[in-house]
Amino acid sequence: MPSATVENYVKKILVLSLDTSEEQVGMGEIAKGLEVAAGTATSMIKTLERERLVRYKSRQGVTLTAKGLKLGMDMLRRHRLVETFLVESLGLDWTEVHQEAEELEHAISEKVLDRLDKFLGRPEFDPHGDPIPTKEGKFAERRIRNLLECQSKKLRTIKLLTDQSTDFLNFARRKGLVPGTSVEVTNRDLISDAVELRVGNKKPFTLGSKAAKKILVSS
Amino acid sequence: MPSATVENYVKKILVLSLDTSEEQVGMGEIAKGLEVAAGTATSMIKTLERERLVRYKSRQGVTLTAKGLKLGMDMLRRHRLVETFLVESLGLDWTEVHQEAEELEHAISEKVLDRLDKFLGRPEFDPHGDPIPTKEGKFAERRIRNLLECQSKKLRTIKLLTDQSTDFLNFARRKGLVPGTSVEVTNRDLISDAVELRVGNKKPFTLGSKAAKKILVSS
DNA sequence: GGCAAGACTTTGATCAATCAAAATGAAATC
DNA sequence: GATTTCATTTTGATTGATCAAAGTCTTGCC
Repeated sequence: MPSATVENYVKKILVLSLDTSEEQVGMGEIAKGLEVAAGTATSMIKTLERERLVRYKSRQGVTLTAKGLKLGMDMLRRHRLVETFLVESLGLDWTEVHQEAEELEHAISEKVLDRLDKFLGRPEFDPHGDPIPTKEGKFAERRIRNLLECQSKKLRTIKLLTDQSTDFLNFARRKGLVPGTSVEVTNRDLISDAVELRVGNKKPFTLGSKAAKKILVSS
Repeated sequence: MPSATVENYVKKILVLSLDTSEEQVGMGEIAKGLEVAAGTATSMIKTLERERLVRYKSRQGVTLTAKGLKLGMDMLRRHRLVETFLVESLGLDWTEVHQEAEELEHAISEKVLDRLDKFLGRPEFDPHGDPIPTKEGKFAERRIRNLLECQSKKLRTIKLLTDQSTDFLNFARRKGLVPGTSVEVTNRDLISDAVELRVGNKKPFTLGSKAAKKILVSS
């Protein structure tokens, strides 16, 4: 079985490649991401390579193998299910559960994870709105996406706001952006990073990309 | 913070001293209990001594300090609360949760543990009938005890059967020993290790000590 | 092309936890 | 009291994960 350290390296490589949309991940990013010395990362990556979890070209970068991807998705699943449990069942704040899940994800067995999944009603998204991989290591078909990702002009229903700060919630309420409401993206300008949308039949208004990303809608 | 290994040594010393009712625990028991080589235990105990968790007299034995006792009770609390959650909420069988809890108990933070405790309704006993220490490190006043421990002749109510095997449950049902029923211990013979009891106003019958121990009653 | 800067790798050391095997001590047996 | 036996301790080595610092590429700039 992989050690917690190995699991963390693989998970970090996966999220880095997901974030940057690059398969290959640089050694520096890994070291910085895991807060270890550069040399530590280099030597650890060599162990991962011996385990056939990654491919590694010296001074170029690291990519996950199929085996590594499987493990990485499994870790993501563990992490996000645990976060969901902590928020949904135990009532912790979604901003504080990351660190907790970081520890628990290594300690939870496949069996308990399955039961937890069932207990939570097989959720597809975690409290941050990120998709929870299935047991087979695939992301759920994105039925929910953030407003920035919506291109086609159709009506959508607001599902979740991923920023629960008082300021943001007040802003959203003022604009009528509360879960259950229908919205339509009337225009999208990727250069100015803005999204124009209409709530109900009120006058359309424009949202910055940062705010648009925090609003999850079902298509 | 103590490592998982340190936590395991301290917990093992506590349960051994609880089991044997001896404060002092031998090095051999510790090594065997944790399945490590004898020398490993000796050297680890020295580290525990440096941390002021135990007192240690060479070739005599090990006792917990106040600090060690506190940590040990905390581990027991973690372990038993996690077991309770796995059985009560996730529906695992009480025979299979020990190993799971063994891992999780090291990964769970104080905060999450408190929430879990609350979520479970602050239980005082785990699914095996063992008392769950309070946050202050004390066992709950034993309001529930097994039939073997009952000396005074008063009516008691069956609370829990700690053996869930089909055979035992069938036997118990046949005898009317189901939770909620009133029973009275009419005689107790520690030499033959047997307990005579009466259920309702039926004819008294005798139970072996092993079976008596599996039946928990409130006094 | 030459060279400086920054990214990456190598080297040598440390720390925690472990083992096997050798040394030591204490208790039980003769 | 001497001896054997068994528990315990000591010793020396190993493994995984880490660091600091020294060494080596690569890139881009003049």
